[in-house]
Amino acid sequence: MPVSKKPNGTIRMRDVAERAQVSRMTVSRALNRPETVNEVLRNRVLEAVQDLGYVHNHLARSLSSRRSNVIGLVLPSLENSIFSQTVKGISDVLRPLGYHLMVAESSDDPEDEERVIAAFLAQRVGGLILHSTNHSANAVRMLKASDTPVVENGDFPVDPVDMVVSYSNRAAAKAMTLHLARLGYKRIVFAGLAANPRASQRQLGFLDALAEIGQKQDAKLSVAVSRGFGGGTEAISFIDANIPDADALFCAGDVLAVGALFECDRRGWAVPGRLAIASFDDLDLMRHVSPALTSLRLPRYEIGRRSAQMILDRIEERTMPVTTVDLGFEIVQRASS
Amino acid sequence: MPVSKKPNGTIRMRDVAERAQVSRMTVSRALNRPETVNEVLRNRVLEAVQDLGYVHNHLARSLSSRRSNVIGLVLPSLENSIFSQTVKGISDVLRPLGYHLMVAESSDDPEDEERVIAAFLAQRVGGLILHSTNHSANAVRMLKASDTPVVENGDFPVDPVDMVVSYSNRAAAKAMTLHLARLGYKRIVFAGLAANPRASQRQLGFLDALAEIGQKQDAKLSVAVSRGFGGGTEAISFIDANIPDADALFCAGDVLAVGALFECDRRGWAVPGRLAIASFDDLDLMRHVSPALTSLRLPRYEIGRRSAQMILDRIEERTMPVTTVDLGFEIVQRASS
DNA sequence: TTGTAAGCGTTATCAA
DNA sequence: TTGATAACGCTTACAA
Repeated sequence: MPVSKKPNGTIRMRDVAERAQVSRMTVSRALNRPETVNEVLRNRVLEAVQDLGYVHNHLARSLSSRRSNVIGLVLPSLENSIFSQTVKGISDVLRPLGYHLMVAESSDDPEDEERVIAAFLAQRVGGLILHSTNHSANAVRMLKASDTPVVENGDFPVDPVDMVVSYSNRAAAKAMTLHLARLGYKRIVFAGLAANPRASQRQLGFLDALAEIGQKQDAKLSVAVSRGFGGGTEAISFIDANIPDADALFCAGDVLAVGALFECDRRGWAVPGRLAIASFDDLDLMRHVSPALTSLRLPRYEIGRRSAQMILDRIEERTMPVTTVDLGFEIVQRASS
Repeated sequence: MPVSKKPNGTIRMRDVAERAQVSRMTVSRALNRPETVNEVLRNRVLEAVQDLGYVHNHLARSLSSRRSNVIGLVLPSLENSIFSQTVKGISDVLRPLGYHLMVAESSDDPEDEERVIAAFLAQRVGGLILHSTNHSANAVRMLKASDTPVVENGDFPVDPVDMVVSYSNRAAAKAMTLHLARLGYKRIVFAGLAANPRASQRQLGFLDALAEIGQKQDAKLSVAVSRGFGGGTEAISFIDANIPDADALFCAGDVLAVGALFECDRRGWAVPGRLAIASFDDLDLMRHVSPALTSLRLPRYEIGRRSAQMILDRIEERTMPVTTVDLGFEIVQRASS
């Protein structure tokens, strides 16, 4: 069968219909719900699609059908590999059902996030997954007005936009702090990123734990540091200068903990002899440094799966789903504590 | 001004037009090219947009105008943070001009990539950036037929689809190998990921260098390892078992090199005393491990910038741009070699 | 500078 | 099971 390519202009459904000698609707049906079309015609259509190299126009389809097979995901940052499991969880649910994932970045800034959300809504995505729980008022208004299914991920918001799938940063941080206390550490220091809403919740959890074990909530036991490995260095310097009797450091961030470990190495501080270290997220790296780092394992993959599932349930009106899911966390005890 | 929200149904441009007492076209113009509309009317329109909470429908806009402000980016994986700089470079160019970036993942598998490309084309994106240079025949056909501007990134393809912005994996690997040779290392081992097209090019560069310094191209000096830190461990085991007299290891992957370094640490091998290590990509981590790792710095950010710029130039028909840009690379010598 | 009319390429709806 | 027709919400092209 000779393949004749149209020299200019895109191939439209109408062209396929002509070639297959059927109506446009038959082509549309053969593409969207093949089982509703007679086999003979269906094959004729599919052949014409091949011959012409036709690419379905989802713009027109979505406009006309008022539904979209694109789901948007807004991540604080693409720098951090902690989200890759979540992305995988989402994709694994979406792909078999013919949906597609598009990712954008908010830089953890509500204004940037608003822009990104606006773009997704303008694109009329079928659903939105936000790995963040504090949004600009405007963003919330747009989301609610749009009637788009939304799942929030990074924590449990006080006032959810719609659905939520997460673990509790506060509860997790509290649990890890209690774990360290149980191991016998007496003077635990908390280090978190400055101006990060999730880090703040983690600090609250840290304070909760101190209260529970009857230790006075000394504000001096918390330090805000910068992003990246350097933040870990800062944490160690802080301890050296201000809390020399500290015997454990709980870093509310994976990279921070590794940075701290490197700095201890440089200073010749034994870990955990001189200082125990625990971290908040169980990156692959945590297992490989030495000593391996004690850390909190979060259900990143499952968060992705459930989020995607809940969005799809809503889109396909299967259920009026539960709106908040707590997926918990797990403490992984290793050599560093 | 009381804000009355439509109880059901989305707000359309027509609703805004009614409220502002102008035609739809005036609304359209006020939104797309504000300078072409009288200030009074423009403000009336913008106010109506606010009051109603109108969100522009880009689906309809793109369908009608036959252009899109969405640019697609296909990455081999989101796990690896090496691409974050590229994403930033692209965003920095796109955002000020009102374009948006959507990211999808190919898993370095041509079939997955084809699916993702098909989805982007169906979505009628304005341009596509592919961080990969080997695509399925079908994908190439679709891309060419679509007339969408395309930039390929990860290497220099033998037969480019369209535009290319990259560095040469082969040249970079050759340069690093020569650098190690110049430092006096006599028996250099190369470790790369199995079944990775970029790793293969890097191996060719390694062999080029051996040839140039008159060393015989011993196939036994190359080893294919698995992804992740474990790959580095495998490389060291390989050396221990097969090339005990090796004095340098060149890892064609950032994480690999760190894994190798950790393994040396475990075995008590001095780096670079017993074995020098060099790596292919200059992640932040490279500076922070000890000893800090010698590595190749690649122009990741600039690759993003140029790619985006070339796409936009093509879209806005500013130029018939150069189609291939070589952005080079840089060797960063540190303590590990 | 503003408005009118005719698409953009698909699908919902209803009829055959 | 298939087809005709009228949207979907916007912009292009042209007229006023």
